[in-house]
Order: sequence, then structure tokens, then C-alpha cells
Amino acid sequence: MPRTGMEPVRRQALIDAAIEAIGARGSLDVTMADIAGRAGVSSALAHHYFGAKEALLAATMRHILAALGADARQALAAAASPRARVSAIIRVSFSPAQFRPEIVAAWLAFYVEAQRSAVLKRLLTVYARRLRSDLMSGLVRLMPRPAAARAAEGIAALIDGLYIRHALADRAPDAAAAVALVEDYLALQLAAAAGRAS
Amino acid sequence: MPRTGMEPVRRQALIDAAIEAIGARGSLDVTMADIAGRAGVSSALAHHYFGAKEALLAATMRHILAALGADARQALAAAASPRARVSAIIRVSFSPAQFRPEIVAAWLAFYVEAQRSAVLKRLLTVYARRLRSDLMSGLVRLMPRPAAARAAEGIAALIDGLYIRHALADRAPDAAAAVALVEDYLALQLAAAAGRAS
DNA sequence: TTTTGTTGATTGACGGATCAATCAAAACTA
DNA sequence: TAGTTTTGATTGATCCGTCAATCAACAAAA
Repeated sequence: MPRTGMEPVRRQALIDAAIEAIGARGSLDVTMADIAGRAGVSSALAHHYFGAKEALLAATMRHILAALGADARQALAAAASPRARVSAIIRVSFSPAQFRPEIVAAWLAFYVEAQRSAVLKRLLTVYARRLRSDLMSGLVRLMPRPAAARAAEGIAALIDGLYIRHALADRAPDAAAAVALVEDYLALQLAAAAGRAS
Repeated sequence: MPRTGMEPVRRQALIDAAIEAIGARGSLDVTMADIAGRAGVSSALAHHYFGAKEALLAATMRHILAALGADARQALAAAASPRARVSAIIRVSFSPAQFRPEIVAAWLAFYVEAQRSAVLKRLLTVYARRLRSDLMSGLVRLMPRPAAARAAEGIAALIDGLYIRHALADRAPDAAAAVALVEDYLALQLAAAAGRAS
């Protein structure tokens, strides 16, 4: 049936299964057999395509980062003003595609694992830098650079904090409240900057 | 040599060793043998006193929570005004005793583990409630209750977010910057509330 | 004072289970 | 057939929890 090579298909299926398994278990403490089983293949095949478990986990994280990055790029492209750019980044972070239990659990687990794995740490650092840069691209035109840097740091910390707190609560994701909280912070920062300028 | 019971001594030593091991490894993925070795005893003894690994980890988390709680109580007792109460909680969260690499790593690891362990989840929920309550005890006298609730949520999220971001960066803890960021948020919230009241 | 239990503290060794990774062979496709 | 895809079986390592045995201190009895 498949006239195309199986490799990309299997890799993607295994990555999706890894996200599912991580979400179900709430940590990276998942077995290759579990992941492979969810993908409908044997654990040996997972090793065949990824070589080692760490490689599969790294690929999974890259996939999550890439998806977030793609959403962010798209939202930024549609933003007409600097202010809209900042709001776009905030909105994307809590969009239904990102603010899901499995994804939130994966983020948390990857943060922990990054303390041991240099590869994962590098990936998370890249994410942090990109988030900061995306935020600054709008903020820097709305307030002086030092104030913009502080606001970006605060927004980033708020997003991460709301993620971690969301992982703890087992109720449904309250994305709207999270966005409102961060937007409120942004509005206060902008008002303060405007006040200082006058 | 010791004519006193060894139990409390050993339990405390093992808890300290567990914090040390968790900090060194950056996750709860530590072996009983490692913990026991750091405490200078055999792994069998750790099992003798705690029964199971999960019990030791739960006791470790209780210890961390208790230490934070004691510091918070002390800081609150010395706070003369509602505003000082809020600042006291913020300051304690980033005090040298709390904002250490091992403790931050432990927090992060416990957040992950809480997704699997009902005991740890309960402990973290208690912590979240107490933090919220401590913050509200000051905020509620500085602004209307709904605004105070939002501010408390924001401050709590900021604290957690700064913790997680601190775990990622391997540089020394920048506690002063963290306190300044949260204090800035608090000041903005207070100013906005005062503005709405007039 | 010696002798003889008694109890708590501690450990080395081990069973049992889990899991990542490997490999040779089977199934499938062209 | 020749190449690719897939797997079952196996291995080696790790680790939790248990158990029988040792050791030191102390108490009771002789």
C-alpha cells in the first residue's frame, strides 16, 4: 500500500505517540515499549528509527517547539501593530493547540529533563530566546528598551508560571483567564511607560 | 555511642541527603542507594525507616514545605502593614534559604511527580492554597477583593514562573532581580487599584 | 560482678521486576 | 531475487524492597 518510504511516517507516528504517552504519564518516565505500542509498532522499530530513547525524546521536543514556532510566526504575520504582536504571542501560548494537558505536561517534564540532558537544555534555551525576541519585537516600539526588556521577562515568567500552575490543577484549562491575566500585566506596563514618558 | 534513639537523626539525615541528591540529579529520578550513601548509611536502613521510596520523597517534600512555611510565618509576624505582608511573602520566596539550586530543582521535580502521586499533589495543593491565602491577607486590605484575587494569582504565577526559569539558567540565582520584578508587578496593581478608586 | 537475655540499629546479599538496546530472522514489497 | 520493513527473543544493567544475620548497648538475673 505505501509507495513512499515508511521512515517519515513511522517517525511522526512515534513522536505523536510519545506526546500521548508523556501526557498520560505526566512525565518523561515512559518506556519505549509504551510509546511504540501507542504507535502500533514494536519497540524494536522505535529503536531502529531513532537509535536511542533520548533521540526520540529530543525529536519529540523539537516537534513541540516547531509547532509552537509555526503558530507564533503565523500569528505575528497577521499582527498589524507592535501592540498586536505582543498580544499575538500571548494568545498563541494559550491557544487550544498549545495549552493542552499533554503539551503542558510535556513542557514541564522537558524542563526537568533539561537539567540532565545538554541537548534538551539547548532546545529550551533556544525557545526562551525566541520567545524573548518575539516579545521584544513589539515591546521595543512601545516603550524604552530597558522597560521593554523587563516587561518581556515578566510576560515570559507569567506564561511559564501559568503553565506550571495549570499542570497542577486537574480542572479543564482556563485559557481565557490566563490570557486575561497576562494581558492585564501588559496593559499595566504600557500605561506605566506612557505615564513616565509624559 | 548514642544512647538516644537514632530514628529522628537518621530520618533527618536521609531527608537532607534526598534534597542533596535531587539537586545533584535535577529530578526525582534518584536511587535509594544514592540517597542512603549520601547520608552515610545503607539503602536497607532507608527502607527500614521510611518503608518505601515514595514515603521518603513525600517526607522530603513535607520538609521543604515546612521550612518555607516557617520562614513565611516569621516574615509575616514582622510585617507591620498589609503592604509589608505582601512584600514579606515575595521576599521569602526568593530568600537565600529557598531560592537555592537544589530547592528549586526539587520544586520542579515535585511538580512533575505530583501528576502521578496523589500524596504529592495534595501537598502541592496545600502549598498553593497557603501562598494564596498569605498573599490575600495583605492584598485584601489594599484593594477590592476581586482585584486582590487577580493580583494574588498573578504574583503566584510570577513566582512559579521565575522559579522554573531559574532552574533552566545555570548561572547563579538572581534573587534580587526576581524580587524586583514581582514587586514591580505589585506596585502596578496597587497603583491601578488606587486609580480606579479615585 | 559476671552471665545471660533483650532490643534497637545496621548491613550485605539477593529475589523479582523493569527496561533500554541488540540481533537474527521473518514478513513484506518491488 | 534483492531490498526494505518489522518483530520476537534475548541480554545486560539497574533498582526497589526483603531477609537473615551481626553488632552494640542495656537490663535482668545469678
